[in-house]
Amino acid sequence: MADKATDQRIVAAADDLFYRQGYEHTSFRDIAEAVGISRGNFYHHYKSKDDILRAVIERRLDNTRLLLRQWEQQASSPLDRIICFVKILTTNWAKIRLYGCPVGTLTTELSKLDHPAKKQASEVLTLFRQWLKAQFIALEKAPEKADELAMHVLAFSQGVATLASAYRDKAFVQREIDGMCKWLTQLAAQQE
Amino acid sequence: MADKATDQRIVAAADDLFYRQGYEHTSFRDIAEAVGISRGNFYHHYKSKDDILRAVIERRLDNTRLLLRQWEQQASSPLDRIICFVKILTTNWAKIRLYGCPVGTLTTELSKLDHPAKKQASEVLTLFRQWLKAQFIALEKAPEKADELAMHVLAFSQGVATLASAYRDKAFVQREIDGMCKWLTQLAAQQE
DNA sequence: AGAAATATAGGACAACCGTCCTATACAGTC
DNA sequence: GACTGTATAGGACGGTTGTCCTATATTTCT
Repeated sequence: MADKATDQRIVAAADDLFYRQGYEHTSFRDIAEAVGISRGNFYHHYKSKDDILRAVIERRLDNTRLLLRQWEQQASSPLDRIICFVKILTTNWAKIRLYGCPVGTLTTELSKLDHPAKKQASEVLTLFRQWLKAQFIALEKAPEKADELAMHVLAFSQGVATLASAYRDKAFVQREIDGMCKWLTQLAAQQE
Repeated sequence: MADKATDQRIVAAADDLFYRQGYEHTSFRDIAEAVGISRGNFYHHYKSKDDILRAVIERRLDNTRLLLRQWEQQASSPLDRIICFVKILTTNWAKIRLYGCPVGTLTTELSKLDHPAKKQASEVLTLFRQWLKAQFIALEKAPEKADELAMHVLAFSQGVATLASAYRDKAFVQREIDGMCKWLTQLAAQQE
């Protein structure tokens, strides 16, 4: 049976490095050094670099599901839950300012590489999309627009994250979040 | 004296490949094959890969300045000019759906690589930012908010482009553009 | 304790990378 | 038409990549 603890340490290190350096720019040597094992030992845990990527994406999917569940517990109303998502830009500001959005940047990179796992990577995005859609359905009882609103908020998040890492301007991010929260609050109020 | 025509063919090919495949994923071999010259011949035109990147970014800066001047000629009012920018997502849809926004994706990639040219790359973004800011100043005579509005439109563009290439959904892009144009029109009207 | 299975280390491997060198082909000048 | 400087081709170079092989520890089970 595989050593689960080491497996997880490898995936966690790869996850972090793929985020900070990008998938292609991260070598086996980088991951091995981060974990503290030899390169040769790698193939007892994962049979290729693509295999590690697959595991990293699955890890992100799991972590995302966990995060969404946490938000559902923290915030009771759909509006507050959507705001939880919007505010993730300030919550993770320290990393976003340096490396952008982990979901968006990986999806974009794999898309350019035409990598087999690009579809799997976009599922993380879809996880947020469906969750947001569910919140909008709960919010306004107009399900035909819920997915459009979810995509709108998702696009907002991606755009702000991109500019945030380009200019590293926290005031801009705060301003955009405030504007979005205001808009969402008005939207929720007019639906009552 | 350097062969200017070949210089330009190399930069044009590199520009295209950097956009479609990413900077790091594009090798000298790729560019040489695209241009139809040998690898060894390369260093008579550019002395390193970074040097080509520098030339590519300068090319993009030039092309962007040209584009912005064209928009100023095509559209007479500041509102129409801003809308020209917003509609670039549909104008370049065929490429954006496959490779995302050339400005945003390069900036993000160079940022992750911590490449020396990352600052230069973000100047393309700044070119749009300053141009948009000038249009907003001309629009509403409230210069203290013009840069914020420019950043808002820029973030919109980046966000929609990211999701556009992830989901390749043209209806979503059209919907977002319509919404943004409507918002801009209202903004211009209330300032009269 | 002995045996079987797993974990680890270190290096070999071919392929590719960016870079550089050299020999040849070609241009324009006297 | 020989000469000079540029353009081009092809390959050598050291280094790195992902992958794989083999020998040695370590653990687990009987």
